[in-house]
Amino acid sequence: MRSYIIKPKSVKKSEIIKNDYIFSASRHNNIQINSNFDYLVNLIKISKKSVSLTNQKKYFNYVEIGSINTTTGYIEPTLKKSIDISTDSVFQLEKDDILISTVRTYLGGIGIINQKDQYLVASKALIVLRELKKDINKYYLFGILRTGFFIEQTNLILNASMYPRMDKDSFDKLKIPFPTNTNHQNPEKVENHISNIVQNIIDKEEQIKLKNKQIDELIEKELKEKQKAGSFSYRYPKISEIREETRLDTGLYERNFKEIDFLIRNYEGGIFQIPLDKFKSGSTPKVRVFDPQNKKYKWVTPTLITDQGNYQPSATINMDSKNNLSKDCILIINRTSKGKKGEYVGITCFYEVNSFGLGQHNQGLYQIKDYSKFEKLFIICLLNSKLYRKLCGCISIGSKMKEMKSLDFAFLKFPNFPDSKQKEIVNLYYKSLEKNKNLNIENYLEIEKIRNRKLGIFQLNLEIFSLQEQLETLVHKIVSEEYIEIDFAY
DNA sequence: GAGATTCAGGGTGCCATCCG
DNA sequence: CGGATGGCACCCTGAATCTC
Repeated sequence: MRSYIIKPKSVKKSEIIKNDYIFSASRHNNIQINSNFDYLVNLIKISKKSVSLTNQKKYFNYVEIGSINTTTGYIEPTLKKSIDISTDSVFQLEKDDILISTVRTYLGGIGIINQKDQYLVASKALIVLRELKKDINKYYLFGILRTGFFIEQTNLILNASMYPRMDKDSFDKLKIPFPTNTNHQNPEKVENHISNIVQNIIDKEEQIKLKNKQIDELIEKELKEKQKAGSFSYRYPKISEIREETRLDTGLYERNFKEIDFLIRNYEGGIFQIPLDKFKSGSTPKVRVFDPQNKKYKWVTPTLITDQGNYQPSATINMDSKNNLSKDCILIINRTSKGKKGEYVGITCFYEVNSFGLGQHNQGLYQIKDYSKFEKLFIICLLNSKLYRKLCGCISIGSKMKEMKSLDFAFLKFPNFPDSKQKEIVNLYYKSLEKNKNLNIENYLEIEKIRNRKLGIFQLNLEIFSLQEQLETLVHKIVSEEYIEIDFAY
């Protein structure tokens, strides 16, 4: 990773005195930056408008550090009762507010509000940036804030205690670079370009959310509309049933589980299952080098797969034994304590060798490679759907660390949807399209948004990745004053 | 040798208290 | 009362070890 920190070889006594007698090394480091920059405080106002929650008995859309997706900056608030929010005072939020986490900012907790919700509020651990003080593009600013360059800077003003937090007095030291004539004969165009890329990323993220929702709805509708005769009725389990399941834990006997299970069993088109021998466990190779110079394989573990089932290709590995990802396959998370209820066990991703290259996955994942690409994609859509998240949550075993073993997965029943319905669902998840041609600054966003609507979730996710890389490169060129060719391809 | 189980310790986010 | 500060509790995961 690139670094912009300049570490001095020596520090003068006067400088330590000037710095409130702080010896912390990070306070005496500096950041490399170009000639044209401004301080963040000069660019945008911090909004401190608060809402008191005392005696407010209603629901709020609450944003805390964890609500920010650290890879994309997308914010998803949680609906909470006022009584379940731990503090009495929260920040009031509006659309297009930029939020920066004051705590462990190096994790990338920087996001932008993209929705108009009523009663949208934020925890006090976030800084709310709203009104611009200068005539700059807000999305350009947000783009800079999202990059490694800015995040590295925040490290210089973090209080390195047990709980690293941004010092509010030094908040005015953060620098924001702007393009100059060295970068481009028309620096404004670079700003616009970055703003466009940032908005494109946000739009793609929005589309992923939307398509996931559509898939959920399609699955539920198809199941509910095509039921065989008979209706669901719930009763407590009999001893014979418990003997048959050989399990005492209640998940399998819950109303919620039984209801979904019935819906699938009673589906007109019947069901299919994945035979036990199709599941293959992964491993951590004995001899390994992580993130080596000459990268050979992608490294895949449950943490590198998002909650929506998208692989984030970042870690690499070299090893002397044979790798286990050389063909397209389904990767299923079999063990995680996330969510506490096991609802994240069974999150599935598509590993496409063409997109990611050769790889190796660890024991936290099972792979299935024997089906056709289309069948694989359909299974992935089902497993990542809302209904199957609930099912897996009920089936998973364990008090703290929830898990489903291959046997549990082999017992899962999948509805046999007609081909046309399967196609409709798979099309939302996986649909590639030619990249847009003839893009220019004016039409970029408009044309991209049209294409984003048609693209599959898998492709949207991949493109978000390459756009982010592009953003990093652009900011790097601004900071190091290199010439920038405005190129719309990614 | 594959899969199941256990282990250690860093990472993370919330909460209580202090202070003006 | 609102904001600042310090600290705790437990979440979470990769991989070593165990078992069949």
